[in-house]
Amino acid sequence: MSPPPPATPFSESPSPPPSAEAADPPETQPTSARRRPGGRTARVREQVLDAVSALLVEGGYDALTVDAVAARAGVHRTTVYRRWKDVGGLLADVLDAAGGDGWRPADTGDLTGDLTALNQEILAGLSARPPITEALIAASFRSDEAARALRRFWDDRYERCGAVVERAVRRGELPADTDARRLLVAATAPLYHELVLLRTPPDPELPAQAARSAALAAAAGAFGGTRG
Amino acid sequence: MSPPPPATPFSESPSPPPSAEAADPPETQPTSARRRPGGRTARVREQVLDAVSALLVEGGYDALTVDAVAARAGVHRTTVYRRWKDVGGLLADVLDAAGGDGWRPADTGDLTGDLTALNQEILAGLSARPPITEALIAASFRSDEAARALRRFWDDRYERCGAVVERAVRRGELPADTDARRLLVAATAPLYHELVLLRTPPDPELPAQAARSAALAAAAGAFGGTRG
DNA sequence: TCCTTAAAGCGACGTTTGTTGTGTTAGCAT
DNA sequence: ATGCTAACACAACAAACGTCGCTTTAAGGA
Repeated sequence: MSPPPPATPFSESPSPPPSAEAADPPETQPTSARRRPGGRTARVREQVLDAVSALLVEGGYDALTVDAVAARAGVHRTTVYRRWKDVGGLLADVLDAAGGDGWRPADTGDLTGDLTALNQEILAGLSARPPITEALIAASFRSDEAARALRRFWDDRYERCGAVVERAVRRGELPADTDARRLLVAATAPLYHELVLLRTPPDPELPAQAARSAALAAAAGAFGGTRG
Repeated sequence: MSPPPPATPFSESPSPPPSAEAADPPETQPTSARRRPGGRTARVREQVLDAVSALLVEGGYDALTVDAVAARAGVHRTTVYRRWKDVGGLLADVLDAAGGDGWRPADTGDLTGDLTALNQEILAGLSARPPITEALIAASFRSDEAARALRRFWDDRYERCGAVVERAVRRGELPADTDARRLLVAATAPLYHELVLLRTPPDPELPAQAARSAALAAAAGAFGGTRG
């Protein structure tokens, strides 16, 4: 959850497929358009994406202009404009590359502990300086491309966090019909709300507090699939 | 809560003091600087703020450029740049003007009902088209000025919502040491998270669901001031 | 090796954004 | 009324943004 402390921030993305195809919806004739993902194209992509990550880490979102990325990557401006359209497209590509990591939620033995650990990761990610996560969220308001990518990223994270709920159900901590997504949102949303929207200074007790109250409500059946 | 359905969207702001002073921190000498809030200055401010509201309603955040505002207000570009700095400054001024309304949370008779009503207002505000609330949030990522104004606005809303918690305590629904702010954040954050950050389509059951689970946890003492 | 053609390079262009210096208008006090 | 000057208008400017047509390079199949 949260474009989290991906220990390796964003860099090395071994994913070879360029985003060109993902960018264009079902558009090109599958036969006529013989793409060419080899050598130079891949190299340029790697250079550009590295430049994006570096600039983002160094100067935040403000430093992230198409011109700066192109200059840093040693690539011509028009190349970036053609392949990624704008800054949002660049971030979308970086995000998709970062989403394929092997992240898994911690297993502490009980639900509240798992949710607390999760929230602590989110807190760390949102408190990191420079604020990369904020930069990505900010970008999602400027570019539909980035917004979709961020949504995919988070959906993937929530999917993986479903394991936390499953374990709790198996242990008998939760009703079997618990809606995992709603529970996870209830547990994590306060952190995003306070830190991202309300801009409150980080409260070290908030992760555990939010985890406890969500777990408590869940145990009482507040996230039951039937009556909600 | 939420830059909500302020029945009168933003227009007529009877607040006379121009933002010039609020914009500049303690900077000018209190004696030498004799401000001049009369006639023309006030008229220009009104024209510009009206233009901001109109453009925001018509075309959303993308339509809100300094040039467009100046043109619509029949005022020169440099005037806007000098007094409001950028789009964020404009929105901050509009927000401050809108914050002074007489909004109060509904009183339905019980805690869950009050929170549900509150959440339904938030849902309505976030689902409104064009998305004015999103525009304000987006602006808060671009401009510190707008971010501070939005924070003030929300703080004011949470302050007023404290009445909901007080009533519940008086009725015996909640422990006396309940932390109002944490409870309110827990109840409302899921809506913002789903609609603003995750961009999930509006779920008409979410307001009641989030209200129920927060109220349940609160009744169990999960938001107690002492042990949290 | 050679040919085709994606994909990148290149430079020029028009637009938008934001700044600065200077002149003009009009509050407000006398 | 009259003078002072805050606040606005105007114009010229620089920098950034984004697009376009054309040329060059090199990937990948024959």
